Amino acid sequence: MPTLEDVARRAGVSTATVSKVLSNTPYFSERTRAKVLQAVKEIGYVPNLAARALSSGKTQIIAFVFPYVYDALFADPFVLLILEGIESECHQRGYNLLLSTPRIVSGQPDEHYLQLVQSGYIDGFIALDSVPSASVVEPVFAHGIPSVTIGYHPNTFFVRADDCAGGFQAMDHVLKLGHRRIGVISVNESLHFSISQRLAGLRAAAEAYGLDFDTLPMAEGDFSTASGAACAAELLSRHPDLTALVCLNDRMAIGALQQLHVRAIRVPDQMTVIGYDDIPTAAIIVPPLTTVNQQAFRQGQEAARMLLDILNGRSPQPITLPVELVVRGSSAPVPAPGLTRKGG
Amino acid sequence: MPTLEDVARRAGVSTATVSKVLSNTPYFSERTRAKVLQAVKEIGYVPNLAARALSSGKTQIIAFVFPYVYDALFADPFVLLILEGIESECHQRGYNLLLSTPRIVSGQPDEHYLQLVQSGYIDGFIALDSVPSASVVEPVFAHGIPSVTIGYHPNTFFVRADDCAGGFQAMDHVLKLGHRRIGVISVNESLHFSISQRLAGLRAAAEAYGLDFDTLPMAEGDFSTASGAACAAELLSRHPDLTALVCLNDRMAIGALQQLHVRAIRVPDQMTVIGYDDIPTAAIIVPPLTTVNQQAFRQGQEAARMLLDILNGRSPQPITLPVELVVRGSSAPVPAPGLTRKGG
DNA sequence: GGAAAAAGGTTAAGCGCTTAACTATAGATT
DNA sequence: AATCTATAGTTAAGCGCTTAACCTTTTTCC
Repeated sequence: MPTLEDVARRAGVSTATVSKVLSNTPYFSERTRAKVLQAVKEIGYVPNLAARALSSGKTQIIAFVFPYVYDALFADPFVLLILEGIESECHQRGYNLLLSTPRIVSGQPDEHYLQLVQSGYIDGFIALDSVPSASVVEPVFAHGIPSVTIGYHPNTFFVRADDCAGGFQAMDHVLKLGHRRIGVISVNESLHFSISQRLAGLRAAAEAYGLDFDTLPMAEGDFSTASGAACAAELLSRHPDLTALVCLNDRMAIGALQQLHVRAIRVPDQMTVIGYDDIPTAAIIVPPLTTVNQQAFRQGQEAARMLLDILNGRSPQPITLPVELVVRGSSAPVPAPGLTRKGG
Repeated sequence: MPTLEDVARRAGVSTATVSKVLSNTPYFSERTRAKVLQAVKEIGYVPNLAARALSSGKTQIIAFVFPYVYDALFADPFVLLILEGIESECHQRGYNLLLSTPRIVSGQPDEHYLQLVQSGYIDGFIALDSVPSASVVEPVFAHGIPSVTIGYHPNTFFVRADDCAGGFQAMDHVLKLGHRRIGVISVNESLHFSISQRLAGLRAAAEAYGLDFDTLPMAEGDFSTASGAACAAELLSRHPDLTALVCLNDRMAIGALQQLHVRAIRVPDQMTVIGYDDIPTAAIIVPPLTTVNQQAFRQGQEAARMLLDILNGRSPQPITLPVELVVRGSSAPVPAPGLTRKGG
């Protein structure tokens, strides 16, 4: 591999000149600049990034990290969309993207990750950090390394979706359709910070309609499709008169749909089902799922922008992105009183 | 950040000693080893990876790359599973994982990617490389950098799923169920190398049953759900007597299911539908999709193992992984002759 | 016309680590 | 006793790049 020195020799200048020309420093004649660039082209010189990193202290690598916990985050299309948003931004700005999925051991990210944080290899971190039991951004923050959090663990810079508004919109939609016997498929609040936000939104909407939220039947799943089906089964046997199920993520909503199909309860005629996330599958299943889109791609993109801004010395503002209810085929007005379940 | 020298000073030894102790070189007394490790712990030393990389020529970073083409690979759960497989192996062996998605400009991966390849930043590449129009592994291979290809672009080391066997199994299953009026939803062979393999498998199975493959109705989509629906519509209007649709990926199969739902054609009673890939959605839709599982996680895992073996001086063998037909609810024996579509 | 400022470039000192080459001592071998 | 070898460490030369400090020539300005 040719080095800076080879280029310098060929162009008949010093290595400093080559280095500065390549990084576009002013005060060089057109002639010199051309000579250098010519030499670079001729010998096919490409800078050695490790050397550049050691010397300049900047690696041009940022990391996207999320803890390896619960029902594999990897299985979550939501994460993929965020990743895509980050990638698109990095690609545009010439940054490289490293992926790390620290395992959590005794409440701490694993050793290898902690080393990575301090290794100087990473200019900045974007962390998907909403699992209350452990923070992956905390060690980064503690070492003063630039970081942006997507989620609710404390950080100066963050990107969040407005989960409270999302919860509100979902519940409001259901109430507007006339439903009052509403089951909620939630997740234990200890699993994800956003859950309490979404629940707060549901509650606010219910109260706006004079409905006591605490009287609504609720079951707790774990985000997975299977748990959604189980929760639906549980709610339906305890409360056969429900006309709507509000689920705090799409995969559980899809599980609920399965369970309803098994029980031959038609959606949306006999039961309205609402999801949350708007994963790609939501649009292509039958019936297509009414859900809350939280702009995952945009979350990733904004987080990357924010981080790169920080790296370039700016001081961006944290962002809370709006969400949007996407009404599809799984929600409908409450069935007419005459329409009983069996007869439907 | 503390450096090797700080550790050396504190432990009262030379930097060489510290370096060698940390990399577990023999010929050091227990006493020295302990002193060094003690000092490391006391001052919280973590090696600077850029320096290590520059000096040793090894960065401990491998890259997973795939071209940014057609119906966003990012949207493909298959890719995600591969990524997960790679990550799990990297994590175990202490490697870091970089993600790169080169854009293809005039038949070549973009400049930034080509620089990355030659930058010395990446110890080895795993490429998802099956798009005939451009190879992302070719420049890597050309520069003599260790690489493993998942797919069909030429490489000394590769991991492949047995697409031909997969095609065979899918078609064989349909034929065994008694179907003979079979529509094929394919993709233009110029979009992906695996397509011709799968088609060859279909053909072989058809011929084993004495069926002329070329007489079967076929439509070409582009892997997307929407295109699957369009292809199904086209095939059904041209050939209303079809009893089975074999689709060369799951998303198109799901599109076909949608279209059948719209036309009130019941699956599997009136129509058998087969997919390919076994993406997570395949298992949770109604009806659950019969499809070919190609072990995406394992492909990623084996590719990573292979690459790390190469980096450690071994010479692994290329692998073609077996595939497995997963029979679910979307396939059934050909309807009895009396059972017409309308009456079904 | 002379001083200051700008333009165009070079020298050389690192960045923090690895490793080849070397020194020195203790025990084993002949 | 002399030689060899294994053990236990040190010295110092890079790896390829950036950049502060410095030098020289040209331009600008009063």
